Amino acid sequence: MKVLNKHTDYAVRALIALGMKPGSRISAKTLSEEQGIPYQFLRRILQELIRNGLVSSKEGAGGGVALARDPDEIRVRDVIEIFQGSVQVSECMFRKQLCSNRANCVLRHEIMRIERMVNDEFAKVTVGKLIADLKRVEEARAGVQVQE
Amino acid sequence: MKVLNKHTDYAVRALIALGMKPGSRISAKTLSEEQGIPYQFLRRILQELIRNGLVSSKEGAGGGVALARDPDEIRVRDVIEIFQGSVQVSECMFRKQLCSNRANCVLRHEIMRIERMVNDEFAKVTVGKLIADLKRVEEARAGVQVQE
DNA sequence: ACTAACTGATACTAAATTGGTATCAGAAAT
DNA sequence: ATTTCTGATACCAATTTAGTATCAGTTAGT
Ligand code: FES
Ligand code: FES
Repeated sequence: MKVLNKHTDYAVRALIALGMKPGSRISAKTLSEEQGIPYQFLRRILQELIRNGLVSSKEGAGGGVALARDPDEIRVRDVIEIFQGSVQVSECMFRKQLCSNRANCVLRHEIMRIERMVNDEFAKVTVGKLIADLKRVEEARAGVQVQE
Repeated sequence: MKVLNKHTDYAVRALIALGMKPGSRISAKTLSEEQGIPYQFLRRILQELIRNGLVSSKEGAGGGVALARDPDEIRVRDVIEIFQGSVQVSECMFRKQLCSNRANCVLRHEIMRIERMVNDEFAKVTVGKLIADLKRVEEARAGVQVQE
């Protein structure tokens, strides 16, 4: 059972890649080659990110895409929301047997609690944070290589 | 994006229903009617629960199913595991660009953290707990009705 | 012994979702 | 003009999900 699908996965990777080259526009083609993401698929993902204001674009030759916001203001949760809809643990089904009314459905209660937790966690993870982590790891690795 | 599918959902509801009538065997047919779960679908779900030792069964006339364990020892997480496999936030894809080696992949790191959290939360919720909550709510409601 | 009420096992299906491709139109740079 | 890009959208195959159907075997009651 995978929580994140390819859309979300690729979107996050693309956002990280964009965030690591701040200021510069990158074409979808270049991005797709660098990240090994199928071109047409990435195109559609980027267009969705653009529509939702996470990424800005410029048409025509020399055009491309760039982050439209501070990486710290882009939450993985936002990306999930765009491509998979908000995280729901289970749909409500208003079962007469188990819950006479929705307000006091036990299942729903438990489920909503976990739902909130998951959402909060994904909201804590921003593209900025991932980039920072990534850079830290890369520097550490570079350090090790020098010592070898 | 739903985290729990119908298999898990129905399974949990069935387990709750069984747990509320301790000792007695119930036929899949009765259960399906009481809970409004499609009969053949419920049958398959029950068989899976039986195979995994959460439910015991008796064949033939007068047969049926019953919980095979203490409701407090049946975790929603176990049910998820049976029908949806263990909760994974994202599959690992060992992308050369983002993670030179798997041990220090940032994405993976964050994702595993959330994965663990979700799994732990679902492990905390047992059928016994849900039944207790349900009974509490029902008693409260009965009390209100008396006062009316 | 017969029958009705059950479970075990498993094959099948329709519809939705997922992951990916292809195409065409239009914008900007050279 | 031509090349390089995005915008929009239609299409597609494979998988998953949710549900159905069937047949064989077991047990209880008569
Ligand atoms: S399942 Fe929706 S109110 Fe209980
Ligand atoms: S995605 Fe698997 S190691 Fe990074």
